Amino acid sequence: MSSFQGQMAEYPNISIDRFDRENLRARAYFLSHCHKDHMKGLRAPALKRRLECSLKVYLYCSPVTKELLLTSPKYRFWEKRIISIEIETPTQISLVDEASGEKEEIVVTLLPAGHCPGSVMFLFQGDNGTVLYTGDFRLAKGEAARMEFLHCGGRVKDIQSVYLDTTFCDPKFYQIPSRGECLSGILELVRSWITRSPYHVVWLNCKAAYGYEYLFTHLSEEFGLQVHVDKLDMFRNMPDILNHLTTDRNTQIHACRHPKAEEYFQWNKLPCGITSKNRIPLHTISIKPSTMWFGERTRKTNVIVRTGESSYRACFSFHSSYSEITDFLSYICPVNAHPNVIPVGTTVDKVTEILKPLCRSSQSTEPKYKPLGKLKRARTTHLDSEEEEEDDLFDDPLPVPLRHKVPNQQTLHPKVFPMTAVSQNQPEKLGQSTGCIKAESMKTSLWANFIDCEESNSESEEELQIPASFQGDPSPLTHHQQKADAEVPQWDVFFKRNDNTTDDGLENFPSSTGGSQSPQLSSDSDGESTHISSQNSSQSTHISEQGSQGWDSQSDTILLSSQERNSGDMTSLNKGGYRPKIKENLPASQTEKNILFPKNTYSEDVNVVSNVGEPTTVNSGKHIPQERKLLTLSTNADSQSSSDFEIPATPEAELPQQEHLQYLYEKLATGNDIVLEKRKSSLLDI
DNA sequence: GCGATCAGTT
DNA sequence: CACAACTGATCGC
Repeated sequence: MSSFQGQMAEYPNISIDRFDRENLRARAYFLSHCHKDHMKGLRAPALKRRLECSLKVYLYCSPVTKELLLTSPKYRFWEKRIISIEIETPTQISLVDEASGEKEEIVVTLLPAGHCPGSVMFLFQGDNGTVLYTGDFRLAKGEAARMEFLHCGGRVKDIQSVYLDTTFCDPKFYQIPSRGECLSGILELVRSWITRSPYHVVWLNCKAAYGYEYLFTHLSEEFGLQVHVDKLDMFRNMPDILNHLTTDRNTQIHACRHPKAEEYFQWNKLPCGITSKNRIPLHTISIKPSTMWFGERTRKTNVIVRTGESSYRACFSFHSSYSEITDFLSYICPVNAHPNVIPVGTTVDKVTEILKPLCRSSQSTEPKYKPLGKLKRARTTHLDSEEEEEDDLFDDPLPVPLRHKVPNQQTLHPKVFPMTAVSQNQPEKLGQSTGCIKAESMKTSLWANFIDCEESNSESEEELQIPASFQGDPSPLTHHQQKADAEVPQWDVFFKRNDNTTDDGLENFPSSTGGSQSPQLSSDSDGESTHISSQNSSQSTHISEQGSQGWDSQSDTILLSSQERNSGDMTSLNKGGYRPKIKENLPASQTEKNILFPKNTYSEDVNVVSNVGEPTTVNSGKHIPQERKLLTLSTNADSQSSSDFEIPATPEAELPQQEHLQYLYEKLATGNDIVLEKRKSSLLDI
């Protein structure tokens, strides 16, 4: 639960995810995602009054978050005051003090956070340095390395501070099975049940919160059955989700809710009230998504646990595990890291102690071996930085580690272009900090071969998790699939499978051995298939022997372990979640994009948004021509693989053109700052 | 009556 | 053992 108070030290004029108290004075608001604990004060009378008085104050968020927020009548009053910003589109915002007229320029870039639909991280760049507010996030290991806008010239940007989701920032949450492992486990449990008869149904006991949608869509896709939910109007403009949901109770997969749902379930009644179909009673199991976690040395990671005759828990996490957090932070390597979450039972100091060693001042000049994990990064001397001027306390002369995870020909990203188009209304300083590539970093970007070695024994657990049947048979399918997926603005582009296995290895579940109506699933990573019936005490022992942690064990029958299930390592490159497709479900291919909107009017580099009410900057969409609306449906063409062991090509990367190289070399030679940004259509609103 | 806060539940 | 919401009690405007 976020305890972030809304303001960042570097940019106190903006407020993020908090809208009460001090935040009532903010010049601009940002919402990372639509969960209640990040919306405190967002519909309070005090803020409502502020909006009425301060007409230049806007709320910025992803298009999906805007859509979800405005679906609720309670937040409808925001309608004219929300500006949605496309993912990975640097956008300039003027922060104007309405009393004094004082103005501050800031550039924000939204990065996909993988937490729930529409969830993003905010990367701010301005006179006080580059800061990253992560909101809540779930990113697999290595994903930071694949985020283009965290980089510049082939290395990680110089980040002053990170405001970090520390929900599971404790070694006891060392590992949480990947999204793909969890999904596969659930898929197979569901399959083993609903294939028995049309009267076998599952109830997904999900909380009332966004974040389960990718589960629903994958289940729906897999079985050709829509998932029954109470409400779906919030997805009315997101066909990739909507198509997998229904309010028709006549389906075998339910995610409906009711205050007395648990009680209903005891009586074989679904939350929506039905108990039978065609007068034939239904057989129901419940699956409760819950976070399960495992220690550093835990090998077995069971993603499904039977908790009763017809009840299961399935591993599911909205947040990154400890190892994912530390991987992320050590990769970013900011000067400061501030925890956004202080879980109960711990303190700010304790969390800060964990974060500190991963920050810059703790890094030494020399490459060093880490006790765990692999060395993916090169380190070299940091030569200068525009952005490290402000705080004496943090004016750390120590070197900045370099991050070379992308192959070197991609370090000069062909998609980045000089930010000339905005230079006229862009303060020099800002342009520098935003654009990012500077002479010194160019030097390092040309640095040829980066270190990418792996410690021999660490993370071998991951290998061990690969089922024997999969080993030595890496399916080449995945890359093709990804390619294909990337062409179309499909829903699963945002939460997609990305490893090289398929579900095929999971299809042979033993079916019922009789007696219990519940599915009998195989356990045991050694391959000795064990049929588990409920309340098997030896299995409970088995759990403690494994040193597993992370679930309560009213009755702990292990059902599926990730070793077996290693099928899809699903990545949450949700690119800000799902992109809503407004009004029509029109595909926007790359070609269409170019035809419809060949060149951005504002800038091909940074979108300029203003809160001073200039009509051109952004906004409510009513002036935006249909073509542009189409573009908001634009594909996430850069979905990518997320294997923990390979760093795939940067999305949309091409070999640099000679002219670009020439430009860079010239700048390098003259010592001028080189400011690069990705060419991108500016579509700020829907 | 509404909202904020807290404790308890799921 | 967590999360994110919900419920109900209490207090204050």
